[in-house]
Amino acid sequence: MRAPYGLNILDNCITCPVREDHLFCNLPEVAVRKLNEIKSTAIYPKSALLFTEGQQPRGVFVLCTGKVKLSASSVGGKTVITKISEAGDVLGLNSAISNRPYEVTAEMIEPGQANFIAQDALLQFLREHGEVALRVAEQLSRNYYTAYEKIRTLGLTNSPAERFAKLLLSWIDSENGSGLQQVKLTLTHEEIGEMIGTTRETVSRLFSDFKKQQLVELKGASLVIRDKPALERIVNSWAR
Amino acid sequence: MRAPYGLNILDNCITCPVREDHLFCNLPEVAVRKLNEIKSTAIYPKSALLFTEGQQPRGVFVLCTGKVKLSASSVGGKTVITKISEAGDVLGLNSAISNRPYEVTAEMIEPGQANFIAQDALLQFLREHGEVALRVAEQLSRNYYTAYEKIRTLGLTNSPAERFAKLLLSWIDSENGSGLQQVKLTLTHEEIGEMIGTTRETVSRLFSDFKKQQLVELKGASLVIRDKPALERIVNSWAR
DNA sequence: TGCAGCTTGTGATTCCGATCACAGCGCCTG
DNA sequence: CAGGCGCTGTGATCGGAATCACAAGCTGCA
Repeated sequence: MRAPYGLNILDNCITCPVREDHLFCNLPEVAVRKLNEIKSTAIYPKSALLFTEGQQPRGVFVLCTGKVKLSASSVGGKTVITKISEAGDVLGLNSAISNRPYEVTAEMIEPGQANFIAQDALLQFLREHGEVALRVAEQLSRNYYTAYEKIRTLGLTNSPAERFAKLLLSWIDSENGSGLQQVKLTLTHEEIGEMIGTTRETVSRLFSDFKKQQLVELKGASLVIRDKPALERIVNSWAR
Repeated sequence: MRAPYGLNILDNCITCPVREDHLFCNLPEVAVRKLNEIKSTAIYPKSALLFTEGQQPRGVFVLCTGKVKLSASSVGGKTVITKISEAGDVLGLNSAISNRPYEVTAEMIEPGQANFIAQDALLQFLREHGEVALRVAEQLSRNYYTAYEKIRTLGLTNSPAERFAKLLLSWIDSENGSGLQQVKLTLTHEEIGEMIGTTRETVSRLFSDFKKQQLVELKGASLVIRDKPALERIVNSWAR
């Protein structure tokens, strides 16, 4: 199924890491060849902006390595981080498809490589390959789900503590299925605040509280979850 | 372009109101015929549930008339209304496409009619008609945008007053382009609270405040916007 | 080495909005 | 017409989080 005729996997898959379920993987060979024609690759340094909120869409970025922070801000200077994207994610797809301005700013927080596909080439490609359009629909629908998750987080919780616990839990189960309950801390307290809709100071205090209550522990640059059930209880907003 | 060969418009368009940009309008004739085969129509009374949060997806509903409230709730009994859908909207599309549980509950708040298309029939249809899949992608991408708008509302505002003002403004420009700045009030204060993430009492007080400040006025069952600029200033969170 | 600029910890204060409580009001139904 | 139920207005209270302020730690660069 993968790498027929001894081709390099990259030839059969536009994104670098191998993910079977990925948008542009395991397509018919004609499609892959066309994709490789219209894509272009570049490396981006830390804090480079792939695109910014409000810009007219130019195309999509398929992230190969590195991490990207997606955020939106208000005139008042307030900012929400809506997602931290990792390798394999397709950025700007919604805007490119519907030809509306990018709804977020995409900033590299870890340097990395990405494939760019210009909007017109992408749309042309999709018109020619209806079966890929269905894949795109599925991808968009996944995006939609994560957006909804964010809405739940912001709309259904009554305290920063609850949202913070929720974030920690989401970290450990996205990180490694290996059961090891720890994550590397890459975000600042400020950024964590922007993810859960609270201030830097509150995040700082929450860390202290949680450590004091033995819910978490700091080991070097890693955060170890000590009491997952307790965190889950906080999320379900018993314990308040 | 519409109603070729003297066909009724309904024959060329699966949804009842005529909206040129609509998902299932102006498709090739074969596609329309197929759609009309696989759809089924029903009338729903007030407070009927089309589907509920967490259910496995059964299919999509194309709303013809009436209004539908989309909401999500937490175990703690808290509820967010994510959208009030009107004629022309396609409900449950994301779940049907990605085969994940419905992320919201859809409840009729004004009785009306809807076309139902079962999930397997829909997916089969989309596989056969790639060009329609692209339309679906566009629709999903629009859904995504409205979800993002909700995220901004919940994440980037610092007060219920700001969110309330934002809601009022969104009402008058979605309602009528006729420049007439009034809307019929159909939601209870409780529901408005669930839309902007605050309590019933706060909504009630906000109404009083806004009336007192001459920003709005109540005329029978209609709310008249008296001072749109002032509302806009509140939204931009000067004036706080 | 040392300074400058982020980042983090923590106290003090303020204030907004949730919560509780209750009264009036419109509407429908028996 | 009475009674009940859902909606609305408004006061009183309380608590939690934003805000302000400052000290101390860390990192990288000159």
